[in-house]
Amino acid sequence: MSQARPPAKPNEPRGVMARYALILETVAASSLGLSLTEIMRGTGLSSGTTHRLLNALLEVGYLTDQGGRKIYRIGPRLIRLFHLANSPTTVSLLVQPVLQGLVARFGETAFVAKLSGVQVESVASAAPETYSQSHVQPGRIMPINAAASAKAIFAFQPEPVIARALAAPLVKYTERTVVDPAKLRHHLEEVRAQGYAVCADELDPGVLSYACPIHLAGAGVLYSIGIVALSRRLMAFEEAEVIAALSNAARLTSTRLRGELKFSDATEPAS
Amino acid sequence: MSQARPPAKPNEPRGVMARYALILETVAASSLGLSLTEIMRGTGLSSGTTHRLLNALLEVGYLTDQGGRKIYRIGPRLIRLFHLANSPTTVSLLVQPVLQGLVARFGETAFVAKLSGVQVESVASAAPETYSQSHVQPGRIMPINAAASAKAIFAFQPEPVIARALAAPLVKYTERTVVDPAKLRHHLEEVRAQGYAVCADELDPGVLSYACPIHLAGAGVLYSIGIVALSRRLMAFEEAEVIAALSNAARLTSTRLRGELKFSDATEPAS
DNA sequence: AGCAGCCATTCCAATTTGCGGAAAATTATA
DNA sequence: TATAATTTTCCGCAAATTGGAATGGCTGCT
Repeated sequence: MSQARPPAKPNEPRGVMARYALILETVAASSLGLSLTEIMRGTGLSSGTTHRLLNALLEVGYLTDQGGRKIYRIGPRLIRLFHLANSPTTVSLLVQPVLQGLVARFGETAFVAKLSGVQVESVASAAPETYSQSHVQPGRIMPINAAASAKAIFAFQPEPVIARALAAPLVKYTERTVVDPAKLRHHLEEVRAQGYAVCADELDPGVLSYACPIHLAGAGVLYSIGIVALSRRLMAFEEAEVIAALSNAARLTSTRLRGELKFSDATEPAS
Repeated sequence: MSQARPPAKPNEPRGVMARYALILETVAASSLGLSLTEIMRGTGLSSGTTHRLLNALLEVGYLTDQGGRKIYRIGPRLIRLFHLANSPTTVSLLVQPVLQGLVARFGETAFVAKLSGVQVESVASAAPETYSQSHVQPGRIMPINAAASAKAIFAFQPEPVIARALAAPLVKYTERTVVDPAKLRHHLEEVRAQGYAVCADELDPGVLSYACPIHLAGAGVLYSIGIVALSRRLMAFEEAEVIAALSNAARLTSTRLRGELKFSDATEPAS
């Protein structure tokens, strides 16, 4: 009386992944989330199978349980994937206004950097018109050990990511560049504690930069927003003032980016 | 000499889905695509397993083969998923300028609609200042049988999607509303052939609307862009002129949205 | 309260699929 | 052409998958 596998229709897309994909699409299509039964009907899978697959997706983080209700939505891990696969273009369009606000206020170059694999690269920047070219062209790789923008991001990455980033040898750009992995790790912890990063003369002598992480609800930190300038110019402002502005800009940007995906705020299933 | 499953480490993320997720993230993190070996190293999976999983992802469409080369990238199906899960907010921000261009030119309400499950809903709109409120507030559901925007989208959907959309009975909003499923299907084919949709007096009497589909490379049609207005006002313009403008706006929007994801243009492995 | 109906979860055993090392085939490199 | 690197196939066995049925839980109706 038990049930073996179905006759395996020759034409249908077979494989487990096909079923997962089916479920994901069904869930993504609904704005308000779906119950198990709805998913089961929408996909044509049996209740047992649906239940198991759903739980697998939940465990992996591709779906969210929405607190304990039996309503499933797209989960944080998928959102992270989306952002990872996201090209600079969108972000660039979305953050331009924010960057320009910073430029208007401080008269220096402002930019957004993004985690891309084990590197951080600049994805959008705005410079005051008085400068012919900014220090930070989009696409530039920001080293983990010498750029505030990179530090602000890596400080909030899970251990394995940091480990892989530190696998490559650290370049000593200036006298003040930190090249000792242990020291750098310690420094990153400070950054995480403070909530922002500072780099003075670590990448280029005489250049000062600040950066704040952009926290994406559900997806952790994948971006940072920062300001670079010659030290003597930027020092005209209080550090606290700059940080406050950046922090505010980060929050604003987060909102704009967050809008990209509909999902519920839930990093962990509240224990 | 054969190989059974590994001892099943208790703590590690288990399940097949976890491996798929691992691979997807690894691939997404790279901008230029990864080879099997690179993925195998990045994930720590065996070559055989990697090969099999990779092919499964390829078959499902979550990864792309990039035309025969052994370089894997994020595939069209995932991109479609991203767009499906995408909330109106981003799109809204991205398309505002385009919509405002249309409004400036025609002096009427312009809007973007999006496929959401089996419905089409307006996600962004711009109206001339002279109107206190537009006809098409974001969030409004556009019926498949009476809105140009919906027709422009459904005309390019695969059969099953259309079938599900037609499962619900069609409402007769006005005398001219089409409620016969067969007729509607035929009409949709015309729309597909023409490349745009028109609705005159089908939703509200005296109201005329045009819409063009927005083709997303690799993800088909998920959005449309359109114009609505009182017939007598909109008729001041040649149909061809309006369509040309909309078609252009659609192409522009496509570029802006396409920028959202880095991937290679490949709907089908060219036969 | 009693009951019906819907929904989520657990159970089951037959069966498929997944596993990874090694070897073969293919492709790139010297 | 020789050689190295990479991709693909092979294999037997263990584990995961499957769908119906059975169980448990909850809600709403009488």
